[in-house]
Amino acid sequence: MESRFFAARLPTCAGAKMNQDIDIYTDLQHRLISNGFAHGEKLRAEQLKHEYGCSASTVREALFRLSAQRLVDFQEQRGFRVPEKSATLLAELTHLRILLEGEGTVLSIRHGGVAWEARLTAAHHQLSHIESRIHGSDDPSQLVDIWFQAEREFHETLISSCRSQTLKESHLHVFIRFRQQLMVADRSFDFISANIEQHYQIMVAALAGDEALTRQKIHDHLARHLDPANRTQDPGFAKSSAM
Amino acid sequence: MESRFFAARLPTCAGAKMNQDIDIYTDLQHRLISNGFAHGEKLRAEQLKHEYGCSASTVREALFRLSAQRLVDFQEQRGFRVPEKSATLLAELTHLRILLEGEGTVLSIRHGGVAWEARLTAAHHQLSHIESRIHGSDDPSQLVDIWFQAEREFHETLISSCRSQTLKESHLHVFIRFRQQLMVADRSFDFISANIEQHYQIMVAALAGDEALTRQKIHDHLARHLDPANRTQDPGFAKSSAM
DNA sequence: AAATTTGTTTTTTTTGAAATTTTTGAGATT
DNA sequence: AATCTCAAAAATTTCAAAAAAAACAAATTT
Repeated sequence: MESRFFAARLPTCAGAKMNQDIDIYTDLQHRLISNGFAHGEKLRAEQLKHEYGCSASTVREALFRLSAQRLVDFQEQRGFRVPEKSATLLAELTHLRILLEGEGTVLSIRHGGVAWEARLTAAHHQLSHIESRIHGSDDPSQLVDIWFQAEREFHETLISSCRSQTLKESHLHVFIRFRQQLMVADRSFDFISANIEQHYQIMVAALAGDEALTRQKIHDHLARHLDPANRTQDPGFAKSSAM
Repeated sequence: MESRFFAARLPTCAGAKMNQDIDIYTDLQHRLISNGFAHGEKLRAEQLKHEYGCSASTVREALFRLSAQRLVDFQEQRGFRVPEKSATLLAELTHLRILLEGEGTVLSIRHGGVAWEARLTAAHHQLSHIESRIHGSDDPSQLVDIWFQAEREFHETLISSCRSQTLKESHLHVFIRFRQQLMVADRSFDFISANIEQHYQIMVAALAGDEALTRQKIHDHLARHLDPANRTQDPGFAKSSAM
């Protein structure tokens, strides 16, 4: 009965008894931002309950929480779905990331002190290490998850000393949806070479305490996702006045 | 059985059969931002089910959705609560409002055109009308709900032409939590005189297309909530570079 | 053939009650 | 008096099945 808990997904925990509520929620969230489901896929509680060895209501509850974060679409009387991919949505999320991450980083520059600089250096070092490995690898597919984690850690560290829990939460929320939009696209790592340089420049600007330059570098780093003409429409996105 | 649906709260609908799911969620949300519950109050599904004439699970589901919006605090194994009042949280939400509303308004200035200007004028006219009535009234308590609605409409109109659904959603999310924090405090309307002037100045700056001034006026309008030394701590909030 | 109605199947929602967990508080121990 | 233990009470979570709604297919009508 409990032998099928996460058996396929989290082999190290297989068979272990754990708090289902947290784990279903966390596991679904992870799958939703790392290619565990296809965009647009229907999420049926009746089906998922078998994978998690619990009742449909418990899954339903987790899906509701995820839908309030917009990681799952919910429609009254017609259930749950993974959101579709959308160039427009990605551009909007990118715009918000630039705004929130820029603001948070500037505040961290002002309030973070040496401890923050040390953490930023450390996070960059880790990320840099992984990005180099990806750069030199023929098949980086094994490294995707590790890279996601390190990238997230770097960007979270940037804003970590902003002294606003709410800003951090909003940023995380946007970051995760951004990641969900990219979960298919970003796996080939053509961009990795430019990325290494961009992360470095963000760090340098931040450590130098240059607020305007830091915002600029964050913008440059994310700019390629801003333009829905990344294959689609309407390039008419206004630059934030912060630039 | 259905005679107690919202009987006390929404008299115009009393007795009418309606979609419970939407209505429970909507009604709870409304109560949560308009003094329908005390800060810190426990929200028991078993109790609320009587008020809404449905089962506890249905209430629970609505509470879960509200908790994901942070309008309700949820803790594993110990249920739901209305969030406490917190000067720090209010300051953080204010900071985010300034950031998002400033950005959205500037984008609206760029993209909105005459139609937006017309809507903004209209929204301001309505708000202005209500604020004048409040200003001249001895007991403005009847007007609280109407004012909330008109104020929200004005601020939503400001950003309505920003061309980012996501920015609007994020702003609404912050706006509602901000309102929840103020649901007790704002009912005496000492500030109404200053408010009338501030709303006017925001509109004038926006219609003039002066982006920097508009941001400044939005900041000034909200500034009184920024300082946790609004009776409490840490005045060290950095001004957004956008100012 | 297109559109509408009818009946069947599947999916989603709601429910009430069982199982689990936390809280409470009376009595025992330090 | 303060702390600890443990059983009773209260609250929360989980569940399987009933009810409601939507989706689908077949038959009928326009």
